[in-house]
Amino acid sequence: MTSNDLSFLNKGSLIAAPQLLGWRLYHVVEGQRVGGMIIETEAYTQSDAASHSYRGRTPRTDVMFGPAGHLYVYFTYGMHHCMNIVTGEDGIGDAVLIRAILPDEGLETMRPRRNNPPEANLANGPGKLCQALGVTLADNGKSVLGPEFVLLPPLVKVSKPIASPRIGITKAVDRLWRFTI
DNA sequence: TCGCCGATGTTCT
DNA sequence: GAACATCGGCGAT
Repeated sequence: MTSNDLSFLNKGSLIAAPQLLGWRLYHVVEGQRVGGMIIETEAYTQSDAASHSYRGRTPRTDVMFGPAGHLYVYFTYGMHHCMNIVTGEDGIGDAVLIRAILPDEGLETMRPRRNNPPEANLANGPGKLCQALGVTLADNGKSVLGPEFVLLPPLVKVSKPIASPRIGITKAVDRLWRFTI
């Protein structure tokens, strides 16, 4: 496949989660791109007890059961948003949680949203990432193929992903479905 | 540097 | 009523 081919998103979260590392995710507002390189992801599948899709299709998880390449955004702990990219064949309930990015465009937009933290803390967590990019429930279901969100291929060769246990879950904690570079 | 804890609202049992 | 794919502040090492 070519370097900017996103067809791997159709292959399911276990394939897509490590492969998304190095790709650049941007939220586009009024022509300005805000975002950066994906450096941490987690895979979730319908048969996975830690996944929101585990108990079947509900109003909240409806997008997860739709076609790949759309955003599944949810609100948690009463104050944070988290964003996923839906993966796999239409209807299977797979998604990849985007846990962290390395910002490279729109830094001046992100900083005040995050209350001017140290550079390293701008988007190094799923809640922080959504705050920095301005992602809310209003973005649930939108496509990463544009125009409001874009996913661009890596600019540099990406090192081999490191697999480790997922963060903040209590079910299926032994699965090494968290991927970092 | 580590670990505990409160904030805060939606979803599930 | 409890759990939750989290974060930042605080006090103890």
